[in-house]
Amino acid sequence: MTERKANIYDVAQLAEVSHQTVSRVLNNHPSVKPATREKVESAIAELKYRPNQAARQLVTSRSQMIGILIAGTELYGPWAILNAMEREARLEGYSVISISVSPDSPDSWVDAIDQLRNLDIDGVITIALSKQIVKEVENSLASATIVIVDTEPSKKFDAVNIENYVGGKIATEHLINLGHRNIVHVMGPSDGYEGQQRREGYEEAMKDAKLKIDVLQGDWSIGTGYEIGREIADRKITPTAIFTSNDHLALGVMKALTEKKLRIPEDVSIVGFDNIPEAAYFSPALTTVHQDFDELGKLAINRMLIQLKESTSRAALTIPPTLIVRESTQQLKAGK
Amino acid sequence: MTERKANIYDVAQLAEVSHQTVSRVLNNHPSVKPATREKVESAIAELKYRPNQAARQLVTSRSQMIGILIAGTELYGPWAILNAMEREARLEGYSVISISVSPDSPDSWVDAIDQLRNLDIDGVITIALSKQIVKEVENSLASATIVIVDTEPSKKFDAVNIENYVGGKIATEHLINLGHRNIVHVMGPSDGYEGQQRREGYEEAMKDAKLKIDVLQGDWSIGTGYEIGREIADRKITPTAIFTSNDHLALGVMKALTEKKLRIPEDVSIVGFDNIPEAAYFSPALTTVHQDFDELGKLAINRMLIQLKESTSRAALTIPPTLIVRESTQQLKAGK
DNA sequence: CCTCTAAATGAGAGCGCTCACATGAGAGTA
DNA sequence: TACTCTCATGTGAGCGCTCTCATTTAGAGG
Repeated sequence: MTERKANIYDVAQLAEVSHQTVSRVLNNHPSVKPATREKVESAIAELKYRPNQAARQLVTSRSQMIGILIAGTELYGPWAILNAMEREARLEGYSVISISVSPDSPDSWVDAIDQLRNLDIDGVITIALSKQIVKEVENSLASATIVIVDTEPSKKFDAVNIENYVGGKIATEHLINLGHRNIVHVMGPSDGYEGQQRREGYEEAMKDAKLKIDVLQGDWSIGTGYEIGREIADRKITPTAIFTSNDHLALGVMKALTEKKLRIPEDVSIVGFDNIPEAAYFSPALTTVHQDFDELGKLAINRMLIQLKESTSRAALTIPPTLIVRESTQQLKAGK
Repeated sequence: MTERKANIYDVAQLAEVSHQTVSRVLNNHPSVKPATREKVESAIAELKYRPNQAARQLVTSRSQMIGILIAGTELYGPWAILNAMEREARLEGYSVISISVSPDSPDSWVDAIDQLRNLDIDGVITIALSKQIVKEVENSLASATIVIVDTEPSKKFDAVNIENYVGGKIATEHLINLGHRNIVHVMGPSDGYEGQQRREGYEEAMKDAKLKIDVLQGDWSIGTGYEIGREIADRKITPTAIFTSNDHLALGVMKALTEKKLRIPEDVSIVGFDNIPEAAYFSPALTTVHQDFDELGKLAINRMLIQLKESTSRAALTIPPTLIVRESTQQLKAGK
């Protein structure tokens, strides 16, 4: 018994109404009598009818799909955000297509964007993409609503961000309050908004305390953290504290320092950023700036849905980060 | 100038052929003269024509989409596999919809499966799902091709797996070869195939060496590893080596042992499983069993595509894991 | 009780594509 | 020359839905 799937006419017939009325029920059109609606709904249930997305999309050219472009497939943050988004979008009846792009391969962007265009995506959310890629998205997907996450806010799109600047500042201030004076900052990739903001927070805090700014250029990888850690350890005068732009860098730095017989936190205090699940279990447990990725993802999706329903004016939304103090930072001992 | 998007008739007109011929070119039908094909192709290029997915889907009821159901959104492994899959699928012109489900919330499965059904998904790949959920998928998405990854192979579907059993065995043998006799295994979730297989590998190796099996039940989380680590440290006779079913457990165990003043690897050697990016930078760097998630993802996608093209008989594919020796394991010292 | 308006419903077209089938042009055979 | 057969192309229908517009029904006002 290979029964044909029920369509809107089957439902209409069973409910003794026209196909159009069924369509109205499906789309929650107001002018349908409650009694009629009920009849239709029970027919739908009886036939196990489900609307055909493709047909609907064909006529409305809306796909009920949101595309998400992510940079940095190795990172915890984007993954966490993506998960939150996917969950939230599903609750609202949207599907999510996520595509990871390599920041350094323009081909991969073009491919990704191409795919989204083919799918008649309603909206695109970008996570931690460079301005350049966002630009490309804007040009190629003119008809889609765009929300950018973890990227420099723009006049054109909704932007959702963690207050990276604040995070950098509270992390640095925490170290200053512990008595540290010689504080190095290991920065994220120079072309990324997040890293820049965190650095600015660091610099502001250092300036306020009249301390010397000391920034080393990194990226988001553990390996780079390790390399930089070795350099730091080899200095004539080693800093007493380090603030790294993410937890991975911190892990790499810690490993390098430990190998060079520097103790954490006795000799050097360290603060990370992200609060990845592992951070609490590093040895020592890492003091870090917590980002609520879940909230960030939800916020971005909700913003997107609002824009899709009614095009309101753009907004820049932010979520405050919080400092989580663990074992890797301590009061500077006298004589250092 | 809000130009209407070009459709197949526009292309046909410009190329001076019928719409059907255009369709043939689009679908690589053999019986089209090269000259005609060229004409059509240049018309396509000139009009920047792109086929409308929805229309195509409406008539063929194939969506060119693969759904991926993932358990364990916090884990590195599934994320890495997903990324590999997404990339590979895109190369082949397929889109990927990934949905994470919580193993313990049946509602979330049903929701997820529902969504996939609405989208007329061509195929579903499950990653690390329990047999129960796979069953549900099978029932609800009867028309879709299914490939299961990291789940017990079934007679009905293609299965792609790391050789978890082998991994468990080589990890344990490594410890035995280092002279250890008192080796504990911290297992993954009891209802998961991967954890079971790894445990069996451990047990086999222990039996071969006539050693006493000592398994503790865990899950995949760092916190659980930590708890179990504390228990182990509190034993009257602490084991000299521990094999954990993933790197996260290892991290938790290491943290707990370190807090209890047990040194790694001097007092206790530890082997993990997965080789997450952080593992090499733990203190000490973690000896672990490497899984090639990338390869796994590619393999699953390729297998899926083969099935979609020509339904061949089912196959169970596996990828061998490799042991990566780092600092967390060492030769057992005399007198222990 | 009749008109007038608003609410509720129905009818038909068409979104862009592929499918099944019809047709036409050559090539080969008798 | 007439016939079949293959290859290349064209024609029309229809996938399942929403859109626009037409029609019916009900309720309000005089």
